[in-house]
Amino acid sequence: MYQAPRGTQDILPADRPYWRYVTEAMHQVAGLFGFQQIDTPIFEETGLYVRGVGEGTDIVDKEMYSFQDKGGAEVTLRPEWTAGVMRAYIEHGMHVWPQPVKLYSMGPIFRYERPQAGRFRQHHQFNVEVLGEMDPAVDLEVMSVAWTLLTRLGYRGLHLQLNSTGCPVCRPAYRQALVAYFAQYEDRLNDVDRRRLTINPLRLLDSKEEAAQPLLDAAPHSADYLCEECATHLATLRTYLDAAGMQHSINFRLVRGLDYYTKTVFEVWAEGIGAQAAVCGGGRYDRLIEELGGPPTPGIGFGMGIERVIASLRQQGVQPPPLPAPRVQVSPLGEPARVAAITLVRDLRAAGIGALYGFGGRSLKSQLKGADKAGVAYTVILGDQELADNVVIVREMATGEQARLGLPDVAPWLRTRLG
RNA sequence: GUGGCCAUAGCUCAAUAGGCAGAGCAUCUGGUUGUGGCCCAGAAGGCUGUGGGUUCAAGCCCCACUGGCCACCCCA
Repeated sequence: MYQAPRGTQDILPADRPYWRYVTEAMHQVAGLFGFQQIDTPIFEETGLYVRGVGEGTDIVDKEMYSFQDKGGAEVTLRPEWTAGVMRAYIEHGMHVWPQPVKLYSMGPIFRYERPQAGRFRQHHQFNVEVLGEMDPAVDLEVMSVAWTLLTRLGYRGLHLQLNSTGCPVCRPAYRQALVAYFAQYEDRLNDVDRRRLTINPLRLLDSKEEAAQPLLDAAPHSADYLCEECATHLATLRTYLDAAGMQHSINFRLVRGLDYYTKTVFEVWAEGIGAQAAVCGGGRYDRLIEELGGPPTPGIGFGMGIERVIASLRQQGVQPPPLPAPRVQVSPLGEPARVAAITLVRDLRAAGIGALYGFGGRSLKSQLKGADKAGVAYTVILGDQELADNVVIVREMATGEQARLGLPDVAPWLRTRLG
């Protein structure tokens, strides 16, 4: 038997209210802030991601769905949004648009990972980017989109985690300080952390190894190593966050796995998705566009995992509004009536009234049972007897009250009843 | 990539100690001609994830594979 590939899932009709609720809100909030939607291809030239995300990152080294197409081109299924959006910014000369350019996207992301709670091989992200502006108010703007959205969705107990990982000017010194600090305790680190020490020392701060915990509190904080520019940027941003009423905490252990981040990094944490607390993560990437061959252009953005948002909303007991469904069923009895009902259903739908047709020539009892399950407000009974008189019986399901109506009067009558 | 737990009907789960595979829900039909929900009856639904092995006999024991859940790694 075929099964959905590992780490993928079908989004069934029963899940759809949540998806609609969440994605609608994303469009609305993005619009509220003046963001415009952009969609980029679901696959790109592999080199774009290798260059954009960075060699040495887990995503590039072991998580990409890369393959050769029939023409021999090396392509990769989108493992994150940013690189593709940057490519589009450069390709379409968006640096001549009024700056900053504010873009958002929504769609599937592919990573070859071992699935677990809140982690899949195909998941969906809401992605937001602002290009072409260094102003810390832009950092605030981006975080504010996430904050406004999550709040509007009905979240309680959100945590905004903030840090600055510096820039090419100040990061090397910090990195060195970290290495020096942990090197003196090398014998107390286990294998995983010792490997991190050489490969990516910043990630040591995020270690969950027990042996490392006592060492972390006293480890050097990036904030103490920031250059003037980065320090000012962070301080100003915090002022703005306070002004916006966005509670946040500096988490000096917040480091992110993608190479391109400079200065601001942040995550929003929520509960209910197992060990994966981050529902949203992002930061500033002031070198990326240049790295990809465009003009020097600062940028900042975040990705938000839609599956994680939905999982935690469920866990918090947030109920999405029901999806619109047909309010009327037409139940014909007998073949001539079945023919007439075809026309009636067509007319109802043309009048904007969602209508179901009673299939299969079933008994009235069976059709009413079906209408009940479908949750319609009215059932229009059209038997051969009614047809002879050119009338129908309209049954209000909630009360069981029935009315006889002339066939041409059905649509207007239902229209006023259904609003 | 590493580790732990797990896999029986569409769903949630039973099946002493290896000994004929079950229930609830859902589906379909019926309970006097054409009237739903509640109730009652019946039907359908299974190569017990796949492939090997042990045994007179395997849903149950052993191995491999596939998949799920959870954690690490990493990320959203």
